[in-house]
Amino acid sequence: MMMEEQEREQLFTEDTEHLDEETLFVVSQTFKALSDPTRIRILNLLCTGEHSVNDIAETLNLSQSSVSHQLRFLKNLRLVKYRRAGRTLYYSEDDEHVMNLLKQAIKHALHH
Amino acid sequence: MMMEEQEREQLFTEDTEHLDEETLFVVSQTFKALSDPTRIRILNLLCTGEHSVNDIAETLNLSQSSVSHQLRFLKNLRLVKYRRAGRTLYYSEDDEHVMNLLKQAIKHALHH
DNA sequence: TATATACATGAGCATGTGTTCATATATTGA
DNA sequence: TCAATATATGAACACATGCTCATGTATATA
Repeated sequence: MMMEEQEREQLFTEDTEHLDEETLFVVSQTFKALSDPTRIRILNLLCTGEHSVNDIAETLNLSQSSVSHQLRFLKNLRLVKYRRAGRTLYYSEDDEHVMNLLKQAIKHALHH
Repeated sequence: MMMEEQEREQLFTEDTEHLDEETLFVVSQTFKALSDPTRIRILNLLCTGEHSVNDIAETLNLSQSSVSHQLRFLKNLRLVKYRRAGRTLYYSEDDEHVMNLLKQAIKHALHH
């Protein structure tokens, strides 16, 4: 019996016309992470290297709590990681691909 | 008098440490458009060419109203455009750059 | 002109999101 | 152990978001 058109597409190509539930979820979550100005500013700052929570808060003029909440969000999506040094947690990027998406969008927006 | 480090960065490089208000807004809006499963499915469908509103609704199993609302959203951001043929409006992509961001994310998500 | 078709629009509702405030936890040093 | 510092966490609130339902508008055709 012949395979249906759609089934063939899903199995053998990348230009999937139909997106499965999980892919849809992952993609939407990824973009959701990048859709908030505060998170964009945090990630953009982390482009320049690792920073502590207080450092991020002061540099971006945000509350410590707000930064901590957002970092937890980004950490759950594995977009950032941290290392501990005494009482201080130094956060840094942890997903090159997503950071590239952000950089592209910023570059494009800056060029008006 | 010498320029400050940050000032030099803003003027002469693209790796801006400080994002201005407008850039931040544009970038966040762009990603917000791509952060909803329904809009992702619509844009992904439009990758394959132009489609009427009813066609989109039937293909993706969505209500006509829901599709129309989302298309208005995407149209306001100039991510889609349409042409009229009688009573039918054929929608299609209108921002190659943003579509590329979407394709990249989908490709990456599919590769697990 | 009257009816049908294709799409747009606004109100209302349930749910999601980002912040602040208060407080908890963890680590360091006296 | 006690106080200080750095960060995490939960509740509560205001606001945003996406859907449905009802209805409006535009175009084509009888």
